[in-house]
Amino acid sequence: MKIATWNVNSVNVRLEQVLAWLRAHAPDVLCLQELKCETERFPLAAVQDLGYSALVAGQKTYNGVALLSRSPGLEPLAGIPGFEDVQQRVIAGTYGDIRVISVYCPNGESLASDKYAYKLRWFAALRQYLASELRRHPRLVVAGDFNVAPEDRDVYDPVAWKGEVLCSEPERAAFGALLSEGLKDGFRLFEQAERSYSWWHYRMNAFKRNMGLRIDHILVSEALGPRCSACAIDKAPRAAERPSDHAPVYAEFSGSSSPSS
DNA sequence: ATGTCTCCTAAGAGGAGA
Repeated sequence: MKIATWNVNSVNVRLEQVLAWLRAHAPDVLCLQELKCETERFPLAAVQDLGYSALVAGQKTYNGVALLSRSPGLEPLAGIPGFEDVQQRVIAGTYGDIRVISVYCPNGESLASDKYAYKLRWFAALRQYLASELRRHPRLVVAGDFNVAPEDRDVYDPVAWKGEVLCSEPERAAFGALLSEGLKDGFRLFEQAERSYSWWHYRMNAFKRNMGLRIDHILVSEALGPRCSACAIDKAPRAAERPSDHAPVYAEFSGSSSPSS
């Protein structure tokens, strides 16, 4: 089973790229973030034409998350239970014996911003949710744009970014608290090239100069860890015309019957 | 280095968010 995540920065602007990626990589589940469209405006027919189902939690202009899958997701649930939020940032579904949650964590803007305080509150709520989900679904994958670079090696210039939003200690602690509930950073289960990133700023030719951050992650529960056989970032779509600022990340899992078989 | 991209309102640029 292949599970992937991609912040597409508008699903309608990026539709052809998403469809091409589905054709080329045939993931069993693709978690999407930053749809930037209402649920009714999600390009459902186009993904259905490729044989995909979709669970969508859309929102006008901002945010919005989805799960595309070769077999329909079971037990769909949008949002974080008990955390009232008009921002559509979370959607979950079950695929075979794996529970998958697509997350678009708040950016935070800057340490002085109200959005930063919201980000930390949001992470605390997500931690509580994941703790309870892990009890109900020991085989859990949480994939998405976490807007946190967990370590200095995930940052092209850790000195310049020290203490800045996406890299600050409270954010890293909040990300670490998710892992402490029983999740692993899938990317770090494997040997990886140095200077591996998932997001590059649109400005300054950042992608060409590999001035990036690794902020998109696939978290794998401890029960599922032994079945994770690969995790990688696909930089190719970031080099396309009119790219998203994020690259897809994907992980492979063995030992489970594919839900479509 | 205020750089780049997307989407909104609202009718032409400008602001918000990332």
